[in-house]
Amino acid sequence: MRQETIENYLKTIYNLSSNNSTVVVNQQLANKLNISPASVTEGLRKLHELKFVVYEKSYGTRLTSAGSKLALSIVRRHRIWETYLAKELGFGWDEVHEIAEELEHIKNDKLINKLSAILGNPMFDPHGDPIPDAKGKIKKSNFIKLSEAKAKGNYCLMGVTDHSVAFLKFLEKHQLIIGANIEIKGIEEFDNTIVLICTKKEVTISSKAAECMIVETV
Amino acid sequence: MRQETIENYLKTIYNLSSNNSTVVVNQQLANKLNISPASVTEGLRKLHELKFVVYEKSYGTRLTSAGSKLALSIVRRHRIWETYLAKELGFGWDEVHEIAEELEHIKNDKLINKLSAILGNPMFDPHGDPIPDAKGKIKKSNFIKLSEAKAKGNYCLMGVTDHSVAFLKFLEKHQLIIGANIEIKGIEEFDNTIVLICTKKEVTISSKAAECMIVETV
DNA sequence: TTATTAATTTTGGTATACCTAAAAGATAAT
DNA sequence: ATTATCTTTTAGGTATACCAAAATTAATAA
Repeated sequence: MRQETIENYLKTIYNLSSNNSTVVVNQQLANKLNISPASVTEGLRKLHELKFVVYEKSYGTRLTSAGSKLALSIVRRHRIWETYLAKELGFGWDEVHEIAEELEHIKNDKLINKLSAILGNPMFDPHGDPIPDAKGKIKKSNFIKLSEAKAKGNYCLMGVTDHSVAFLKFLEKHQLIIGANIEIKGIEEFDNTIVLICTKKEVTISSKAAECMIVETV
Repeated sequence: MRQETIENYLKTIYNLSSNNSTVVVNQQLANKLNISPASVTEGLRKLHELKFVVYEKSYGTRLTSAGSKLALSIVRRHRIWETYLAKELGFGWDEVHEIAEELEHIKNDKLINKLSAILGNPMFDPHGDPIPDAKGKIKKSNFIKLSEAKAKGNYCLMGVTDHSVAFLKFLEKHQLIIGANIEIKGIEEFDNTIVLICTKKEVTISSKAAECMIVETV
């Protein structure tokens, strides 16, 4: 199996199983990898033989420790490159993902560690996603997008993923600064609009805006 | 045909035809690409169909203008990355080639142009090879191989055409870095060995080594 | 010029990574 | 529990990028 193919499968399995439950089903993989379910079956059988996954027919798949290790190193490369492209090379956050999809397959640890060092060995990328260290260790965070918040309650604004003037002005207007305390009052089921209280005033946040706000549960 | 395959063929054809004559023969390609002559025949037939090369059976191959354009852009990417790795990321010039072999296939012009700008749009890479600009233009020079030098006198080392670790280490040992001043003391008629002075020390250069050193008369 | 050698091409074949359509298996709804 | 539905697997097939061995073509030497 080609290295790039292996890496794309493992990375995708990792991403799907960390967000959701532990086991990944074929259809999810087929969607994310943009290939047919039949091809997924075939690919998983091979990855099972290579001992990167435990694939149980008609049930689901999870990573072995070898698979997990490789997946983590791809995730590290991807997030380090995204951060480097954005912070050091001046790319916008909307541009970095696509380029990092290619760069993540360059296999040279010294290179990634060098980039990481230049960035100050960050543990999170500005999406709030954790960057595994050189040994694959991840700092657990409870950062989420505001749009992913399911419960009412208190949160703290930790970052934004959109740096447009329009968006920043909107935040400023409502005193939504980094570190601000946010209390979710309600989430509109119909369009996921969020009503919250910030510095005693009520603010309505569209789902689009909520997508761009990183918060921490407090 | 996969993009990476196309790029590797065209880059190799470009490198072989610029060093030597205009037409490239299959065996040279088979060697450089580490594939069998039979595969080269097949590959060239496809590249001909794609109009990247003019391939004349049992005679030889040359790039079309489309092929040349693509080749030049790969060469640009390769040399920009080499320069960036060496100058900005602190890699040794014996390390950069291998990494650039992978990085050269990342297709994002904005990225390459950004790196180039950071480097001050250099016209030569750390090996002394010219870097095509964004439009594919190369700075022409009056560089010659050291082995072609006929007279005693002063020269400046501008590049090398062999990127093996062994050769680069040899150069380093004698402080033969790009830009170094070289004074030819004598050329042995029998075997074309060259004796020269570099940073006040006498160094003997075999004709094989001299073949790989690009110098400029000063 | 003819024989010898070397390079190239053809032929027939492999492995990878996909596919579609049909069959089998699991899940949910009544 | 049984159908209807949705998911997964199997079966059979394609295109790419390689290969070795045989056949052909070109170059060289006698």
